[in-house]
Amino acid sequence: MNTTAPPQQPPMVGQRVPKELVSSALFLLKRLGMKAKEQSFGAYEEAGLHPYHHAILAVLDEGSQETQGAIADALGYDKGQLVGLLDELEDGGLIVRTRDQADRRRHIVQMTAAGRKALERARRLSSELENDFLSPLTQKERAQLHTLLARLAAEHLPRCAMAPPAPKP
Amino acid sequence: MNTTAPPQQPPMVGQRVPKELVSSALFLLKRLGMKAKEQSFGAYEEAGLHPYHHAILAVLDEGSQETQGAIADALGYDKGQLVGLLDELEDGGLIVRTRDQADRRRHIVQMTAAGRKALERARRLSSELENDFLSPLTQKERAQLHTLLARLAAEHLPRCAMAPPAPKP
DNA sequence: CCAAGATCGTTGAGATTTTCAACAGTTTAC
DNA sequence: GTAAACTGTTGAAAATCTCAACGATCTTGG
Repeated sequence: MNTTAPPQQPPMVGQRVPKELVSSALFLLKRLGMKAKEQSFGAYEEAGLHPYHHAILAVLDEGSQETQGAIADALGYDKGQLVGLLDELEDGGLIVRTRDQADRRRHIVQMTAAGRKALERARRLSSELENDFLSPLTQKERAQLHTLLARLAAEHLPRCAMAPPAPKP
Repeated sequence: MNTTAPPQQPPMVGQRVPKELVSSALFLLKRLGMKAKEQSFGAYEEAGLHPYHHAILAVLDEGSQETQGAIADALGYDKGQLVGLLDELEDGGLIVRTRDQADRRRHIVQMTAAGRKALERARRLSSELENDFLSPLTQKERAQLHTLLARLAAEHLPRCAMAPPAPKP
Protein backbone atom coordinates (compact mmCIF):
# COMPACT_ATOMS: atom_id res chain seq x y z
CA MET A 1 0.00 0.00 0.00
CA ASN A 2 2.15 2.78 -1.09
CA THR A 3 -0.07 5.72 -1.80
CA THR A 4 2.31 8.57 -1.27
CA ALA A 5 5.49 7.53 -3.03
CA PRO A 6 5.69 8.03 -6.79
CA PRO A 7 7.04 4.67 -7.87
CA GLN A 8 5.60 4.25 -11.32
CA GLN A 9 6.27 7.73 -12.69
CA PRO A 10 9.97 8.38 -12.24
CA PRO A 11 11.44 6.33 -15.10
CA MET A 12 11.63 8.86 -17.94
CA VAL A 13 9.13 11.65 -17.36
CA GLY A 14 11.89 14.12 -18.07
CA GLN A 15 11.54 15.16 -21.68
CA ARG A 16 8.44 17.01 -22.81
CA VAL A 17 7.44 18.90 -25.88
CA PRO A 18 8.15 22.61 -25.34
CA LYS A 19 5.22 24.62 -24.00
CA GLU A 20 5.72 27.00 -26.87
CA LEU A 21 4.60 24.28 -29.25
CA VAL A 22 1.94 22.67 -27.08
CA SER A 23 0.25 26.01 -26.66
CA SER A 24 -0.22 26.22 -30.40
CA ALA A 25 -3.51 24.84 -31.66
CA LEU A 26 -1.94 24.29 -35.06
CA PHE A 27 0.82 22.16 -33.62
CA LEU A 28 -1.66 20.00 -31.73
CA LEU A 29 -3.79 19.76 -34.86
CA LYS A 30 -0.84 18.44 -36.84
CA ARG A 31 0.23 15.96 -34.19
CA LEU A 32 -3.26 14.71 -33.44
CA GLY A 33 -3.97 14.41 -37.15
CA MET A 34 -0.94 12.20 -37.57
CA LYS A 35 -1.83 10.18 -34.51
CA ALA A 36 -5.38 9.68 -35.72
CA LYS A 37 -4.04 8.66 -39.09
CA GLU A 38 -1.71 6.00 -37.82
CA GLN A 39 -4.31 4.70 -35.40
CA SER A 40 -6.79 4.44 -38.26
CA PHE A 41 -4.29 2.64 -40.43
CA GLY A 42 -3.66 0.08 -37.75
CA ALA A 43 -7.31 -0.56 -37.02
CA TYR A 44 -8.30 -0.85 -40.66
CA GLU A 45 -5.38 -3.08 -41.42
CA GLU A 46 -6.58 -5.59 -38.86
CA ALA A 47 -9.85 -5.68 -40.76
CA GLY A 48 -8.03 -6.20 -44.06
CA LEU A 49 -9.00 -2.75 -45.26
CA HIS A 50 -7.46 0.65 -45.78
CA PRO A 51 -8.95 4.01 -44.81
CA TYR A 52 -8.73 4.98 -48.46
CA HIS A 53 -10.87 1.98 -49.34
CA HIS A 54 -13.52 3.21 -46.96
CA ALA A 55 -13.48 6.63 -48.56
CA ILE A 56 -13.84 5.19 -52.04
CA LEU A 57 -16.71 2.93 -51.03
CA ALA A 58 -18.39 5.89 -49.34
CA VAL A 59 -18.22 7.85 -52.57
CA LEU A 60 -19.78 4.97 -54.46
CA ASP A 61 -22.49 4.71 -51.84
CA GLU A 62 -23.56 8.30 -52.38
CA GLY A 63 -23.60 8.17 -56.16
CA SER A 64 -24.26 4.62 -57.22
CA GLN A 65 -21.79 4.80 -60.09
CA GLU A 66 -18.83 7.02 -60.70
CA THR A 67 -15.94 7.30 -63.08
CA GLN A 68 -12.44 6.98 -61.71
CA GLY A 69 -11.76 10.59 -62.44
CA ALA A 70 -14.79 11.64 -60.43
CA ILE A 71 -13.69 9.53 -57.48
CA ALA A 72 -10.19 10.91 -57.56
CA ASP A 73 -11.54 14.43 -57.80
CA ALA A 74 -13.98 13.95 -54.96
CA LEU A 75 -11.39 12.61 -52.57
CA GLY A 76 -8.43 14.63 -53.79
CA TYR A 77 -6.47 11.51 -54.66
CA ASP A 78 -3.97 11.21 -57.44
CA LYS A 79 -5.27 9.39 -60.49
CA GLY A 80 -2.35 7.02 -60.54
CA GLN A 81 -2.69 6.29 -56.86
CA LEU A 82 -6.37 5.51 -57.29
CA VAL A 83 -5.68 2.82 -59.87
CA GLY A 84 -3.88 0.64 -57.36
CA LEU A 85 -6.55 1.15 -54.72
CA LEU A 86 -9.30 0.18 -57.15
CA ASP A 87 -7.28 -2.86 -58.20
CA GLU A 88 -7.22 -3.99 -54.60
CA LEU A 89 -10.94 -3.40 -54.18
CA GLU A 90 -11.67 -5.24 -57.40
CA ASP A 91 -9.45 -8.17 -56.44
CA GLY A 92 -11.43 -8.39 -53.21
CA GLY A 93 -14.67 -8.37 -55.16
CA LEU A 94 -15.87 -5.17 -53.51
CA ILE A 95 -16.27 -3.21 -56.74
CA VAL A 96 -16.53 -3.85 -60.45
CA ARG A 97 -15.14 -1.79 -63.28
CA THR A 98 -17.03 -1.71 -66.57
CA ARG A 99 -16.35 0.25 -69.70
CA ASP A 100 -18.73 3.11 -70.29
CA GLN A 101 -20.55 2.30 -73.53
CA ALA A 102 -21.17 5.96 -74.17
CA ASP A 103 -17.52 6.91 -73.70
CA ARG A 104 -15.25 3.93 -73.98
CA ARG A 105 -12.35 5.75 -72.38
CA ARG A 106 -14.16 5.77 -69.08
CA HIS A 107 -14.54 3.11 -66.47
CA ILE A 108 -17.79 2.97 -64.55
CA VAL A 109 -17.04 1.90 -61.00
CA GLN A 110 -19.83 0.25 -59.03
CA MET A 111 -20.04 -1.31 -55.61
CA THR A 112 -20.93 -4.99 -55.30
CA ALA A 113 -22.98 -6.63 -52.57
CA ALA A 114 -19.74 -7.66 -50.91
CA GLY A 115 -18.63 -4.05 -51.18
CA ARG A 116 -21.71 -2.88 -49.32
CA LYS A 117 -21.02 -5.43 -46.62
CA ALA A 118 -17.44 -4.20 -46.37
CA LEU A 119 -18.66 -0.61 -46.19
CA GLU A 120 -20.91 -1.54 -43.28
CA ARG A 121 -17.95 -3.04 -41.50
CA ALA A 122 -15.81 -0.04 -42.28
CA ARG A 123 -18.51 2.23 -40.88
CA ARG A 124 -18.69 0.33 -37.64
CA LEU A 125 -14.92 0.32 -37.43
CA SER A 126 -14.73 4.03 -38.09
CA SER A 127 -17.41 4.71 -35.52
CA GLU A 128 -15.62 2.69 -32.87
CA LEU A 129 -12.37 4.36 -33.75
CA GLU A 130 -13.85 7.84 -33.44
CA ASN A 131 -15.62 6.99 -30.22
CA ASP A 132 -12.39 5.66 -28.84
CA PHE A 133 -10.24 8.57 -29.97
CA LEU A 134 -12.67 11.18 -28.65
CA SER A 135 -13.27 9.34 -25.39
CA PRO A 136 -11.70 12.15 -23.32
CA LEU A 137 -14.50 14.45 -24.47
CA THR A 138 -18.16 14.54 -23.54
CA GLN A 139 -20.81 14.23 -26.23
CA LYS A 140 -21.37 17.95 -26.14
CA GLU A 141 -17.67 18.66 -26.47
CA ARG A 142 -17.39 16.26 -29.39
CA ALA A 143 -20.12 18.16 -31.17
CA GLN A 144 -18.32 21.41 -30.37
CA LEU A 145 -15.08 20.07 -31.76
CA HIS A 146 -16.76 18.88 -34.94
CA THR A 147 -18.40 22.25 -35.45
CA LEU A 148 -15.10 24.07 -35.09
CA LEU A 149 -13.27 21.67 -37.38
CA ALA A 150 -16.04 21.93 -39.94
CA ARG A 151 -15.70 25.69 -39.94
CA LEU A 152 -11.98 25.36 -40.58
CA ALA A 153 -12.63 22.75 -43.26
CA ALA A 154 -15.04 25.09 -45.02
CA GLU A 155 -12.14 27.49 -45.37
CA HIS A 156 -9.24 25.14 -46.04
CA LEU A 157 -10.83 22.00 -47.51
CA PRO A 158 -13.23 23.22 -50.18
CA ARG A 159 -14.25 19.69 -51.11
CA CYS A 160 -15.41 19.08 -47.55
CA ALA A 161 -18.11 21.74 -47.65
CA MET A 162 -20.93 20.44 -45.54
CA ALA A 163 -24.61 20.69 -46.33
CA PRO A 164 -25.46 23.72 -48.44
CA PRO A 165 -27.95 25.38 -46.09
CA ALA A 166 -27.98 28.64 -48.02
CA PRO A 167 -28.44 27.92 -51.73
CA LYS A 168 -28.54 30.91 -53.97
CA PRO A 169 -32.03 31.99 -55.05
CA MET B 1 -23.89 11.70 -84.23
CA ASN B 2 -25.72 13.73 -81.71
CA THR B 3 -29.25 14.76 -82.48
CA THR B 4 -30.05 15.99 -79.03
CA ALA B 5 -28.04 17.88 -76.54
CA PRO B 6 -26.15 15.23 -74.59
CA PRO B 7 -26.65 15.11 -70.82
CA GLN B 8 -22.99 15.90 -70.63
CA GLN B 9 -23.62 18.20 -67.69
CA PRO B 10 -24.15 16.12 -64.56
CA PRO B 11 -23.96 17.95 -61.22
CA MET B 12 -20.72 19.61 -62.19
CA VAL B 13 -20.67 21.47 -58.90
CA GLY B 14 -17.40 19.71 -58.48
CA GLN B 15 -17.20 16.40 -56.70
CA ARG B 16 -17.50 16.58 -52.96
CA VAL B 17 -16.25 14.40 -50.17
CA PRO B 18 -19.02 12.06 -48.94
CA LYS B 19 -21.07 13.37 -46.04
CA GLU B 20 -20.30 10.16 -44.22
CA LEU B 21 -16.67 11.22 -44.00
CA VAL B 22 -17.19 14.94 -43.49
CA SER B 23 -19.44 14.25 -40.54
CA SER B 24 -16.58 12.46 -38.81
CA ALA B 25 -14.49 14.65 -36.56
CA LEU B 26 -11.61 12.23 -36.95
CA PHE B 27 -11.65 12.53 -40.70
CA LEU B 28 -11.60 16.32 -40.52
CA LEU B 29 -8.83 16.13 -37.96
CA LYS B 30 -6.70 14.06 -40.30
CA ARG B 31 -7.34 16.25 -43.32
CA LEU B 32 -6.89 19.53 -41.49
CA GLY B 33 -3.74 18.21 -39.88
CA MET B 34 -2.27 17.42 -43.25
CA LYS B 35 -3.36 20.77 -44.63
CA ALA B 36 -1.83 22.62 -41.70
CA LYS B 37 1.33 20.64 -42.16
CA GLU B 38 1.80 21.44 -45.81
CA GLN B 39 0.91 25.07 -45.25
CA SER B 40 3.50 25.25 -42.49
CA PHE B 41 6.12 23.63 -44.66
CA GLY B 42 5.55 26.15 -47.39
CA ALA B 43 5.66 29.15 -45.09
CA TYR B 44 8.77 28.03 -43.24
CA GLU B 45 10.51 27.14 -46.46
CA GLU B 46 10.15 30.71 -47.67
CA ALA B 47 11.96 31.76 -44.52
CA GLY B 48 14.72 29.23 -45.14
CA LEU B 49 13.63 27.15 -42.18
CA HIS B 50 11.81 23.93 -41.44
CA PRO B 51 9.09 23.39 -38.83
CA TYR B 52 11.32 20.74 -37.28
CA HIS B 53 14.04 23.35 -36.87
CA HIS B 54 11.64 25.52 -34.94
CA ALA B 55 10.76 22.63 -32.65
CA ILE B 56 14.40 21.86 -31.97
CA LEU B 57 15.23 25.46 -31.21
CA ALA B 58 12.22 25.64 -28.92
CA VAL B 59 13.52 22.66 -26.96
CA LEU B 60 16.91 24.31 -26.61
CA ASP B 61 15.24 27.52 -25.47
CA GLU B 62 13.52 25.78 -22.58
CA GLY B 63 16.55 23.87 -21.37
CA SER B 64 19.64 25.78 -22.33
CA GLN B 65 21.55 22.67 -23.23
CA GLU B 66 20.42 19.22 -24.22
CA THR B 67 21.86 16.03 -25.58
CA GLN B 68 20.71 14.81 -28.95
CA GLY B 69 18.98 11.88 -27.39
CA ALA B 70 17.02 14.17 -25.11
CA ILE B 71 15.94 16.33 -28.03
CA ALA B 72 14.86 13.34 -30.07
CA ASP B 73 12.99 11.95 -27.10
CA ALA B 74 11.26 15.23 -26.33
CA LEU B 75 10.01 15.71 -29.87
CA GLY B 76 9.47 12.07 -30.76
CA TYR B 77 11.90 12.27 -33.66
CA ASP B 78 14.06 9.45 -34.90
CA LYS B 79 17.68 9.67 -33.78
CA GLY B 80 18.96 9.28 -37.30
CA GLN B 81 16.61 11.88 -38.63
CA LEU B 82 17.69 14.33 -35.97
CA VAL B 83 21.32 14.11 -37.03
CA GLY B 84 20.57 15.63 -40.42
CA LEU B 85 18.41 18.37 -38.92
CA LEU B 86 21.13 19.32 -36.45
CA ASP B 87 23.67 19.32 -39.26
CA GLU B 88 21.56 21.85 -41.10
CA LEU B 89 21.17 24.00 -37.99
CA GLU B 90 24.87 23.81 -37.29
CA ASP B 91 25.76 24.66 -40.88
CA GLY B 92 23.55 27.72 -40.51
CA GLY B 93 25.31 28.64 -37.30
CA LEU B 94 22.13 28.39 -35.22
CA ILE B 95 23.46 25.75 -32.84
CA VAL B 96 26.78 24.30 -31.72
CA ARG B 97 27.61 20.74 -30.79
CA THR B 98 30.26 20.07 -28.17
CA ARG B 99 31.41 16.84 -26.61
CA ASP B 100 30.29 16.30 -23.06
CA GLN B 101 33.44 16.08 -20.94
CA ALA B 102 31.64 14.02 -18.34
CA ASP B 103 30.36 11.50 -20.87
CA ARG B 104 32.27 11.65 -24.08
CA ARG B 105 29.63 9.71 -25.96
CA ARG B 106 27.27 12.61 -25.71
CA HIS B 107 26.98 15.79 -27.66
CA ILE B 108 25.81 18.88 -25.84
CA VAL B 109 23.68 20.97 -28.17
CA GLN B 110 23.40 24.67 -27.49
CA MET B 111 21.73 27.53 -29.25
CA THR B 112 23.81 30.40 -30.56
CA ALA B 113 22.87 34.07 -30.71
CA ALA B 114 21.95 33.58 -34.35
CA GLY B 115 19.84 30.65 -33.27
CA ARG B 116 17.92 32.83 -30.85
CA LYS B 117 17.33 35.32 -33.61
CA ALA B 118 16.07 32.57 -35.88
CA LEU B 119 13.81 31.28 -33.13
CA GLU B 120 12.29 34.73 -32.80
CA ARG B 121 11.59 34.78 -36.50
CA ALA B 122 10.16 31.28 -36.37
CA ARG B 123 7.88 32.33 -33.54
CA ARG B 124 6.53 35.28 -35.44
CA LEU B 125 6.05 33.09 -38.49
CA SER B 126 4.27 30.43 -36.48
CA SER B 127 2.06 33.02 -34.90
CA GLU B 128 1.08 34.52 -38.22
CA LEU B 129 0.48 31.07 -39.62
CA GLU B 130 -1.79 30.11 -36.77
CA ASN B 131 -3.66 33.35 -36.88
CA ASP B 132 -4.17 32.88 -40.58
CA PHE B 133 -5.25 29.28 -40.37
CA LEU B 134 -7.70 29.92 -37.55
CA SER B 135 -9.08 33.08 -39.12
CA PRO B 136 -12.56 31.55 -39.55
CA LEU B 137 -12.86 31.32 -35.78
CA THR B 138 -13.35 34.02 -33.17
CA GLN B 139 -10.84 34.40 -30.37
CA LYS B 140 -13.15 32.60 -27.99
CA GLU B 141 -13.62 29.73 -30.42
CA ARG B 142 -9.88 29.43 -30.92
CA ALA B 143 -9.45 29.06 -27.20
CA GLN B 144 -12.22 26.48 -27.18
CA LEU B 145 -10.56 24.54 -29.94
CA HIS B 146 -7.22 24.61 -28.21
CA THR B 147 -8.75 23.36 -24.99
CA LEU B 148 -10.42 20.46 -26.74
CA LEU B 149 -7.29 19.54 -28.68
CA ALA B 150 -5.21 19.74 -25.50
CA ARG B 151 -7.56 17.32 -23.81
CA LEU B 152 -7.15 14.90 -26.67
CA ALA B 153 -3.41 15.42 -26.65
CA ALA B 154 -3.27 14.60 -22.95
CA GLU B 155 -4.70 11.21 -23.85
CA HIS B 156 -2.97 10.48 -27.13
CA LEU B 157 0.24 12.52 -27.05
CA PRO B 158 1.76 11.87 -23.62
CA ARG B 159 4.73 14.08 -24.37
CA CYS B 160 2.41 17.02 -24.91
CA ALA B 161 0.99 16.94 -21.40
CA MET B 162 0.37 20.53 -20.43
CA ALA B 163 0.39 21.18 -16.70
CA PRO B 164 0.92 18.03 -14.67
CA PRO B 165 1.85 19.67 -11.35
CA ALA B 166 -1.65 19.26 -9.88
CA PRO B 167 -2.61 15.58 -9.86
CA LYS B 168 -4.62 13.94 -7.11
CA PRO B 169 -3.29 14.26 -3.56
C1' DC C 1 -14.38 11.86 -93.58
C1' DC C 2 -10.13 13.05 -91.54
C1' DA C 3 -6.45 15.15 -88.89
C1' DA C 4 -5.26 17.66 -84.63
C1' DG C 5 -6.08 18.21 -79.98
C1' DA C 6 -8.07 16.86 -75.57
C1' DT C 7 -9.52 13.32 -72.18
C1' DC C 8 -9.34 8.85 -69.46
C1' DG C 9 -7.13 5.21 -67.22
C1' DT C 10 -2.67 3.15 -66.80
C1' DT C 11 2.18 2.64 -66.10
C1' DG C 12 6.58 3.64 -64.39
C1' DA C 13 10.27 6.43 -62.92
C1' DG C 14 11.91 10.14 -59.38
C1' DA C 15 11.96 12.45 -55.37
C1' DT C 16 10.94 12.69 -50.57
C1' DT C 17 10.15 10.65 -45.92
C1' DT C 18 10.20 7.13 -42.39
C1' DT C 19 11.95 3.25 -40.45
C1' DC C 20 15.37 0.27 -39.05
C1' DA C 21 19.57 -2.17 -38.41
C1' DA C 22 24.31 -2.07 -38.00
C1' DC C 23 28.77 0.47 -36.48
C1' DA C 24 32.59 2.76 -33.73
C1' DG C 25 33.52 5.09 -29.60
C1' DT C 26 32.56 5.34 -24.82
C1' DT C 27 30.81 4.27 -20.38
C1' DT C 28 28.92 1.14 -16.86
C1' DA C 29 28.33 -3.31 -14.48
C1' DC C 30 29.96 -7.60 -12.86
C1' DG D 1 39.18 -6.71 -17.20
C1' DT D 2 35.76 -8.24 -19.93
C1' DA D 3 30.94 -8.11 -21.34
C1' DA D 4 26.97 -5.41 -21.76
C1' DA D 5 24.59 -1.08 -22.59
C1' DC D 6 24.43 3.60 -24.34
C1' DT D 7 25.37 7.66 -27.86
C1' DG D 8 25.64 9.60 -32.15
C1' DT D 9 26.28 8.39 -36.98
C1' DT D 10 25.66 6.17 -41.34
C1' DG D 11 23.35 3.89 -44.93
C1' DA D 12 20.13 0.85 -46.79
C1' DA D 13 15.26 -0.64 -47.30
C1' DA D 14 10.43 0.48 -47.52
C1' DA D 15 6.62 3.31 -48.15
C1' DT D 16 4.47 7.39 -50.24
C1' DC D 17 3.56 11.06 -53.24
C1' DT D 18 4.30 13.41 -57.44
C1' DC D 19 4.57 13.76 -62.14
C1' DA D 20 5.22 12.96 -66.88
C1' DA D 21 4.49 10.13 -70.56
C1' DC D 22 1.60 6.46 -73.23
C1' DG D 23 -2.21 3.95 -75.75
C1' DA D 24 -6.91 4.11 -76.49
C1' DT D 25 -10.73 6.96 -77.26
C1' DC D 26 -13.53 11.04 -78.01
C1' DT D 27 -14.28 15.79 -79.82
C1' DT D 28 -13.62 19.50 -82.94
C1' DG D 29 -12.76 22.06 -87.31
C1' DG D 30 -12.14 21.91 -91.96
